[in-house]
Amino acid sequence: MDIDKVFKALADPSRGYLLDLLHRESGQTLTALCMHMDMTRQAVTQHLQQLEEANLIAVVWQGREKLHYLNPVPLHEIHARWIGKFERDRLDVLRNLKNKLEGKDDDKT
Amino acid sequence: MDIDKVFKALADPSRGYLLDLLHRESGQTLTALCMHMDMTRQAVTQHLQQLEEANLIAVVWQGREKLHYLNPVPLHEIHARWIGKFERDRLDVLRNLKNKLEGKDDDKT
DNA sequence: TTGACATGCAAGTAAATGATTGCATATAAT
DNA sequence: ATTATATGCAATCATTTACTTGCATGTCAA
Repeated sequence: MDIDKVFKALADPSRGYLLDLLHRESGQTLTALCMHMDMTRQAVTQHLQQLEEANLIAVVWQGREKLHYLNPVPLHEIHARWIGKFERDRLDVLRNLKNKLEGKDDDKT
Repeated sequence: MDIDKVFKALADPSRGYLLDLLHRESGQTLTALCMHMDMTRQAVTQHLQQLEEANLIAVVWQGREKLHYLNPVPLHEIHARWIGKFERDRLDVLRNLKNKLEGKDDDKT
């Protein structure tokens, strides 16, 4: 999975809002989502395509309607690859910073 | 905290790499970081500024040297605001999708 | 089968972004 | 003091990005 694509997809407020909309109600059609967005349908389509490419949403066609579903898996990946990794060292980093600021050595206190 | 700023900061691979560098070794100077980056010092500076504005790194001046430290707190925020939120519904969403795909009602099986 | 509805495709535009170059400033070393 | 080092500031440029507009296609309903 391309984690950068996921971050890029999440970087735009409109796309974040689309995810929020889908979180509130799963399986919404394109036009349903458009009603909450202050832009043209095509703009929304393009945002949704990016979200889809980042694997953040899944699309199901039902006749002429396009239903959108949230996929929480990539966010789980972010947690695994970034947040967990950095948080594990959280206290260490902060202590390290504190010591440096105080001009001390790392003395594990 | 502006969560969009954090995502935007994380969206660029160069900035992600800078965070990785700081994760490996905390407190590196600007020029130390530059040595690993295939771009001018000024470009790196600008990336670091964005990371700083997103509160993902903290900067400490030591004489003429600028030391950079990782701040894991915003990533923690992401976890709290996004990942936890979506993951909580993970199984529900997937079941919902599965049922829709099979043309069933939600029957809680 | 005709009209309305749901969506796609593609070209064009304005603004944001990543990166560069050139010059300025402050700290350290000799 | 003078020189080298570490960094900042600002203008510029190319690319990407978010959006728009216009037209095309496919599906449902009367």
